Amino acid sequence: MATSAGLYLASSTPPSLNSSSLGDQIHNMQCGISQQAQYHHRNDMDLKYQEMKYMPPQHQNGHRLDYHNPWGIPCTDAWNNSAMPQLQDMRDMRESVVMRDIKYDIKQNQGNDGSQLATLHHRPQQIHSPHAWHTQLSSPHLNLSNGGGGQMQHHGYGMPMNGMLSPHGMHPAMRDPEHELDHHNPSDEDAPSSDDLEAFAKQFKQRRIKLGFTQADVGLALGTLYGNVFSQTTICRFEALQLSFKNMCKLKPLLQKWLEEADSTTGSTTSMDKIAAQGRKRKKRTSIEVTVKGALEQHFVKQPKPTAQEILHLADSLQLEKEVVRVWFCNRRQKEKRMTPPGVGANGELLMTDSDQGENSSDRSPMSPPVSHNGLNGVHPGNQNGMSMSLASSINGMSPSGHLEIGQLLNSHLQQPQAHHYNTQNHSPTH
DNA sequence: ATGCATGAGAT
DNA sequence: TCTCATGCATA
Repeated sequence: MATSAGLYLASSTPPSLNSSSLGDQIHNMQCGISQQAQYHHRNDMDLKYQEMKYMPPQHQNGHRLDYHNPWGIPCTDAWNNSAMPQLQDMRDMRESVVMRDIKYDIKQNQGNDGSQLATLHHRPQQIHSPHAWHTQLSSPHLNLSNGGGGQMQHHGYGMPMNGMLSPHGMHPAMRDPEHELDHHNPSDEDAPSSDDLEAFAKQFKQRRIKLGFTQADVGLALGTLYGNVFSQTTICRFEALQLSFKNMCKLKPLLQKWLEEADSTTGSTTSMDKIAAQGRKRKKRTSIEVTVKGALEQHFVKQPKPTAQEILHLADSLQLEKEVVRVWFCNRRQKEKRMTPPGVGANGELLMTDSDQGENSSDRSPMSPPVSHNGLNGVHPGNQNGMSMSLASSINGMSPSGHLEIGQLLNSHLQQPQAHHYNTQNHSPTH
């Protein structure tokens, strides 16, 4: 049936990129070859797979400095233009230092983005910029000018920045996210309001586009700047405000910083290649047929949280793997939390308004979250943009578990056909 | 842009 | 076993 299973080696490798498998790359890198253009293509994912798994933050902290330059520092003039002093260092680093952590990087990327980092190390001439933008090699991504800002409140998994950011001694790695917050402007990272987030997301997107960067580029850039790589998906969701409030808050400072960098470096846009990152033994995506999906939806309405047995049964009757069904429900719940309009049932039917319409909340959290600072979760303070209001009102009583999604809520009437709304999850940055 | 999947951390 | 953050793969 529809799907599944197995690994597929699908390969969406761009034509221009392929020359070595990831496995090879790894090897190369470990050997110290960092400057070669190495594009991966998903072949030996197994290789990668094995050793690249996600590593706990602690591990990463040991040696951050040897981060190699993912983008392969193209030492071109462009660098001079936009780059900062550190670049030189970076370059050196990449040549001499390094490799050690490359492994790490790869892993990292693997986990997140996949192999991008192993990507193009200089490609002087063939800059395939899929987009229309210019094709220079310099990029804001590399500018680390404000490494000191310190808003990385979370580099959760990522390695703390690499030497790149602050070649001269600092220890980003040691900073404690929480502590870092104390000295900088609260406005940014502490507790942005939904409106702030919304406005920022919008602005961010605009600027990003203007500057000629893709979502993927930004994601990669964040890795360069902060050590945390994010995927196109995440950036996309951020822009669309499809992340939880908490998550939005977490990403905002990073994106903001990137934006500053990018803005200040305008002129030289870069198209770093964004190679599709693939690489891990991942179960092929199951595509559930519409009819089946419909059935699942129905069940979801009745029972959003089916028991193992129910899942089993369902899986059986629908001829799906149990795991698939389980995951489907998990995702469905997650989705609902952030996108379901207050008065709408899982299937879209209208329910009552603000209470917990029996449907989805049937079995879970009846209460709403603690709500904290910004007025997001309850009523929207102001519809500064005109969009948040209506939804806001409906949001009230809802938030089953407290996780709402800003964006949907806000945008719904503007752009999205689907009226989502933001469930303020836990506003508290720290949960 | 979004569906299905993974994995860490919380329950 | 769930939630949550996140991403590969795909529409």
